[in-house]
Amino acid sequence: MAAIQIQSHDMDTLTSSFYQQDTVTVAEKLLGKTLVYQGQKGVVSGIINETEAYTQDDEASHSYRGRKTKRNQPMFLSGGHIYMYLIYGMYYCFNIVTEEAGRGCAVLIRGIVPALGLDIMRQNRQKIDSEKNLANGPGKLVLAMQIPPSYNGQSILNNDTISITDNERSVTDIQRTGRIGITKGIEKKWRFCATILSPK
DNA sequence: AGAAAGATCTTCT
DNA sequence: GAAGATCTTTCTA
Repeated sequence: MAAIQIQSHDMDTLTSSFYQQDTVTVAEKLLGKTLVYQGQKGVVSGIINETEAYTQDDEASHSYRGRKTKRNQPMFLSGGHIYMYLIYGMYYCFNIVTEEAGRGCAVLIRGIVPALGLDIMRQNRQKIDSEKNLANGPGKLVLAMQIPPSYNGQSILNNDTISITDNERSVTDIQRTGRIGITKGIEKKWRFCATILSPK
């Protein structure tokens, strides 16, 4: 029998069944989970504290008009794939596809509380001094963690360099509001924010 | 074909 | 609080 291989995502990494739940449920449950990336400069991680859900029958979603543009292809992969897209010509947003293949659903990660690799993240965002503003926005967290857009379309389930883990960090004060920066689908309360509590 | 808007962030005033 | 940077998609003529 071969030796057991130890990987960074063996214990508490979220698996396919987590992402194949209802998209809004996944968006809420991602609060308090940890996004970990093994970058060129070292490991960076953060606790997710803000998310938004997008589904195909949702006017605000990139998948709304079906699988026909080059950009939205990854949204139609199975739950657990990564969807990254360029917004306003300057920033990338990081999403996790949810539900089964072909559904066109995803959760946008809108904010993290930096955990590991603070020095690296500050280096990646030289103009920013306060820790609070390091990764409290969808474009900001991609810049801070320096996640390259080549992850678009890849799976996060059994990936050597990027994963989402459940470290059982407790969250409090969960808020459910309308989504940010959209003009359609504003009646849907699909944005979730939470306060992350310190480890026990 | 051209224009406008968009799941944003920074730098001004 | 408002504007600018700058790429993809969608809407309009």
